[in-house]
Amino acid sequence: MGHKPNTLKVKHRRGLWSPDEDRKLRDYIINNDRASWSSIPAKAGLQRNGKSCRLRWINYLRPGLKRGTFTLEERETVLTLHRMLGNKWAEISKHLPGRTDNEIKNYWHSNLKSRNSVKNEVSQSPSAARQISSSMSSICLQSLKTANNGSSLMGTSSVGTTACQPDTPATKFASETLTPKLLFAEWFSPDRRQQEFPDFLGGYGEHPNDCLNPITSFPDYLLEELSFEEGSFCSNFNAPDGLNFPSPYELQGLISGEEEFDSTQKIDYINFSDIHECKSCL
DNA sequence: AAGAATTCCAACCGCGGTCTA
DNA sequence: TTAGACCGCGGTTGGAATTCT
Repeated sequence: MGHKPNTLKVKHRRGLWSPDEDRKLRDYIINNDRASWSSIPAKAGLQRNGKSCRLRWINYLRPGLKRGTFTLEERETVLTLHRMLGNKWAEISKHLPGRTDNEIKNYWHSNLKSRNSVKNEVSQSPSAARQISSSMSSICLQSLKTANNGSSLMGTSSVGTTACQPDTPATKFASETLTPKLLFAEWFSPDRRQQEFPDFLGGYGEHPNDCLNPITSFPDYLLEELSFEEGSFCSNFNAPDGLNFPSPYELQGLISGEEEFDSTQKIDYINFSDIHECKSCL
């Protein structure tokens, strides 16, 4: 991070962004190597400060952002993760492809905050809590079970047979009400993405956290493969040659913290339609 | 129809952490 | 070691849009 003193005293524009400003910022970022945010406004011909540009890009202009109302699944994910993490909006947004921390925060304040207190009362009931927990965890369990049967979820890599047995790390993990979206997001974590797609940031990958959203900086062929229609995170997905994902066995190790992911190991690809089908069983 | 109240969300603000000279 | 520049995050605000009376 070069720290050149910012000697230019510019009267910065504030308020809503015009389409022309959006175009200038987008064009500049897409067509140029990543510079510091404070230098971008001048180079892009904008009378904004760098902070404002950064916010506009992250929350509005970035490719891969999902607009529109939150799906039921997203809503549940927000509720679950907020229960686990509190107001860690950036953390929560990592598990919601296409959603920004700001969007999630706004959604929480306008839709969930007041209603959640009611829901909390419901979840105080052990049976209600069990029901919610089991319905969400069954998704994970079913996915892992499918994988263990040697069918399509994880392909044909060497798979242990313990994932669905009681008290295994995977079972424990699933029983803690994590949804498949969490698993999904872990595979596509910013760190791994940074390692595996260093060239897909459009000159924007100086820091892994520059693009917190796991999907945002994906190459086009991945964005095309991953369907982000309302109501669905999962679609048939065949990774191109050279991409590796953890096998269920590795996954168990990752979940339990016993193993580190070895991205060099060749494994087969994920068919997310199984997760999708599983969700429809709920 | 019109003013008031409410909702929603884009944008701003301030703080803390990181990095570099 | 320290000061200053920068970045990212969470909290807050302001105004446009919508709903209510």
